[in-house]
Amino acid sequence: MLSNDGDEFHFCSTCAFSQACLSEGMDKSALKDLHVLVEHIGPFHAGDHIFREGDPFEAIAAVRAGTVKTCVVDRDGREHVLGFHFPGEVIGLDAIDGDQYPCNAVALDTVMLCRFSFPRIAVLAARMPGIQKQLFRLLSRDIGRAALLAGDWSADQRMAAFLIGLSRRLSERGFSATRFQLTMARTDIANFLRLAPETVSRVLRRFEGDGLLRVDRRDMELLDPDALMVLAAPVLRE
Amino acid sequence: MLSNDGDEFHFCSTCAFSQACLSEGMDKSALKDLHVLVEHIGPFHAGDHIFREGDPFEAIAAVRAGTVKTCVVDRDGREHVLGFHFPGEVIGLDAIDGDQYPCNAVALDTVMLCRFSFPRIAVLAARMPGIQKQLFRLLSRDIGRAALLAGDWSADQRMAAFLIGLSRRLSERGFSATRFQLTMARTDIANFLRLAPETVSRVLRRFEGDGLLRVDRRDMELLDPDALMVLAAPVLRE
DNA sequence: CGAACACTTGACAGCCCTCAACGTGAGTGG
DNA sequence: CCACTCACGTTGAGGGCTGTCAAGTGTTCG
Repeated sequence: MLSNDGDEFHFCSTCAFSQACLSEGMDKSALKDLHVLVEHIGPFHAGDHIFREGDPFEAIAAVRAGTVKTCVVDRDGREHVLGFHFPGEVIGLDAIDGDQYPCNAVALDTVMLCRFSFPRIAVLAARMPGIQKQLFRLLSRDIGRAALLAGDWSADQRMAAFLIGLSRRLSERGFSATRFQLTMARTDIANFLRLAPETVSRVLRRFEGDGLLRVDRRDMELLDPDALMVLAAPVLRE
Repeated sequence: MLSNDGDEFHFCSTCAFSQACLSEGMDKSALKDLHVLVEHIGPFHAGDHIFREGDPFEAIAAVRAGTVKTCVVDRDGREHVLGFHFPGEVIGLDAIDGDQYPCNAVALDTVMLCRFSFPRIAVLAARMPGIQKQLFRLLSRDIGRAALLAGDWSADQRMAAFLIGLSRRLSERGFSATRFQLTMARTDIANFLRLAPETVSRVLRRFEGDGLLRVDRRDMELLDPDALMVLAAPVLRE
């Protein structure tokens, strides 16, 4: 999955840092400093670890292309998926407190990243209020996002909220809102939604029977986003 | 519930901002600026709203005394408890993104607060790296904390994790780790843990029968913290 | 004293997990 | 080209945990 045709400017305009990176009103030398400290890294391939739980925290990163899964593995060996991250979204923010990454980050397909050394961007943030504000907002946003799926929702509501969330985030970045590839396995979706893989299968099958969507392997098409929205509304608080 | 006998210095040393407020190595004038922008507000009484969902975001606040509950109310009128906040802990961080509070904050008993205007503390953070760092850490910590109870844990595991969490946070602030008052109703606990109130009753009753704790109305004594810890371990990731 | 509320206890049902088996598609080597 | 393997996904049967409903008890407060 690529952000688009590779156009540098267009990617940056859809990135979560865009307000900081592209700002025109900022101090010129500071803006240059920001661009200098960005490192383009990758490609990572499906299954590659970007960082592992316990690694020393040095940098946050914006996804340029591909999908990143963050997860932890408990002592019984069971995996818990914490989130999926698409182009423009930022990973590593939960590592600031503790000075080490609290989870693993794994590439689900071919992934490219913009890496920002955290000590250096923090110093820059002190000089550039726009960057500080953007960092505060990104951190604050993740607090609310983490709480969304914590409710006691039904399997149908969780799945609908997951699909609507996917649709919105992808369309915000310039992808189709109704047709997209699921880059993660059913097991990952189940793990993220705190459901059994079998339940995920059954719910998708039923949604398909009800005409809400069409799904063939990883090819997903939302046929009735409004009906899904009704199901997802309480989860998304709307 | 008071932080202690009212000693100003002791409260500040147990507050989440302590590293910033009490730092000796900082620039003197900046440190004075921080102390100047702190407003002591309250008292709020049980049931009082400190802020409401949708209120314009202007300030974050550290709890000085008492317990604050944060919650949202969905369109069906059902309340969802997002968290409980004890002396030394900071509320309002999830409001930075969106510029308005995303939840209600309600006093459960007599509450006193240290209020920090956010625009002013953000300006100060740009001059004082220690304050910026502390803010980043507090925000980052809340991301991880919100994810804890999102797992698919059993009622026993949730309750044990809740009690161990309470015990730790209270003892960190100088209260007893094994005996404390529950400042919230059973309904609030149930709502927070995503359980039915009846289930909370049953689990507490069973824990009491198993000798894990003793509970009389809101008076709680942990008799076997180690056994509770074993139950809570997977939830707390230890 | 009465009413409202919080909490407890019991019976029952429903959702979803577990276990098991089967189907399907991709990659591999002969 | 085909058989084989293996991971992934689907489908079915059964059971356990916990929510729902209902009734009862105890406490607080007007």
